[in-house]
Amino acid sequence: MTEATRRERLRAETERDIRRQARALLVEHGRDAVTLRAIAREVGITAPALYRYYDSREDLLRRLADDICTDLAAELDADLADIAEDDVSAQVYAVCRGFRRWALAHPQEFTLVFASTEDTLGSCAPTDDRSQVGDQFGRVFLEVAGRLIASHPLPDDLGDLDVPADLHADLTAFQQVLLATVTDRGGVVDEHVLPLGAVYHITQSWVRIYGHVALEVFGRFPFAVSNPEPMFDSMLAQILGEMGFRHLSRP
Amino acid sequence: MTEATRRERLRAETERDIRRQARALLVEHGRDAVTLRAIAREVGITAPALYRYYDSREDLLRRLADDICTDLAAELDADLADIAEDDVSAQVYAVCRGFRRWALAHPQEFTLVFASTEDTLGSCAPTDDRSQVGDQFGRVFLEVAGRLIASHPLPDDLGDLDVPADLHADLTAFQQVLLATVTDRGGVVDEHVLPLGAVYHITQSWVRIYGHVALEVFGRFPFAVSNPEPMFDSMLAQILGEMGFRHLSRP
DNA sequence: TCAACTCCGTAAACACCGTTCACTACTCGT
DNA sequence: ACGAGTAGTGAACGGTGTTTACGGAGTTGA
Repeated sequence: MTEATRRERLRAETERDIRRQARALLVEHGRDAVTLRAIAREVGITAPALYRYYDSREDLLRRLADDICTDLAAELDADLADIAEDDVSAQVYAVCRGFRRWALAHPQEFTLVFASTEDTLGSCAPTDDRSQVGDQFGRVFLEVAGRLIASHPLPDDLGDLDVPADLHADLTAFQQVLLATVTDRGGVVDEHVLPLGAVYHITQSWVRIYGHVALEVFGRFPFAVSNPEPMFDSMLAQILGEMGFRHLSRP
Repeated sequence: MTEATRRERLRAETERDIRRQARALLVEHGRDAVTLRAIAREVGITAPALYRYYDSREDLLRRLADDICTDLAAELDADLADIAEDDVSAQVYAVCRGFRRWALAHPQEFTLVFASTEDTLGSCAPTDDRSQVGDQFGRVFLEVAGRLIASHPLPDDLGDLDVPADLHADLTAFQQVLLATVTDRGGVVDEHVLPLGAVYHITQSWVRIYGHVALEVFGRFPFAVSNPEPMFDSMLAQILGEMGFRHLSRP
């Protein structure tokens, strides 16, 4: 049945165990508690044995971050599965709310993946190809953005947005990625339905969504927000409104 | 001349030394390198001696974060000193650009102060009074926001913003803080010049500014941004534009 | 089948960490 | 001048990441 040898199976199993225990330590006691010896203790081996699987503790944390991205993407995909294919605004709500919910429920993982400098923790994905999506999480957001574009005529004023000239090259590259995401899913679009102003607006939307979530996780709003959820939803409604979704389809 | 005793002077001097060396270690080698032994080595004492000044390493990091806030506030105040009292939009540019510049130049300090969960690092200020500004940095931003309000009639559509009802109480509290900031500086305003929609907009502006800066520091934009500065400036222009500053006074 | 080879895991060791404790000087108020 | 209080020390404890030499089990080919 299985092509793998006994040794390979055991190794894969141990590696899963290592990641799972490391995740548990991260979630429950924070990044500093993710200790090689603590992981080894939980798994039932000794600390130096971990070097058969990872180059260093930092390497382990990097791969852990990658795992987290993948799991988050799976969670968001599951949220999307319950939503009608054509209700794009509901999909945007689902993904953004899912991201916020996950971040608040797993602040340590959020910090590791979304609030670590690149030198203390390499990028989430090993790909050097900058035209590709960095990680699984980015893929989900990109897909929803792609559906958003393909399914809906953008308001005219988005195309007229004051896009800085210095950003044209970068935004064009991102525009191609977005268009590729759409066509990969069978959609057909040409460039004129996705003006640079719209690409810029999508980027700004990510700035706002990430900003809100991070501020909430880190408690850095300028005043005590006793109930941040309607604030987040209101922001989403405004973002969608600026993209032409005037009706309030907030599930 | 000095009222303090010899011992008090020496203690204060040592404490300054400790903070300075701790800051240097943080800036150059990151949070994990801020070890009690390394600090003590640089200062010229032994590690246990640090417990005469701080309860624990975490306590030291907390006070370090407070120092950082104060220094950042001083830096921003210095930036503001060069700007005409009545050119509020220039002041907004100065403070926001200063914040971004500082964050990019000191990513480790930014991470410690603005991207740490409250349980791994207590709040920047020990004040439990939630109606007060949390820290020195917040004070600077608040003052500029106050000048922005006092000096300029806000556009009417800001007052009509769709503010979630659940936020009314919190926003009203923040509104009072903002108004107090203005009156403390000699300005005279009454409530109707600062509708809740405007308070909400200021909060949203902080979300965007913080979001952009954090994404840049952590390299989490969805595509490689080869020149993020004009993107930031463009965002500031848009924020100011929404507040009624249509002319481009970008220094 | 049996030897050669690869690989996982171990124990010991090194240097470093935060923290506690007993102890020594020195400073200060009385 | 003397007792109290304080800054600092050195030793120690248990913990950390990492390297090294080594043993034993899995795999492979003749």
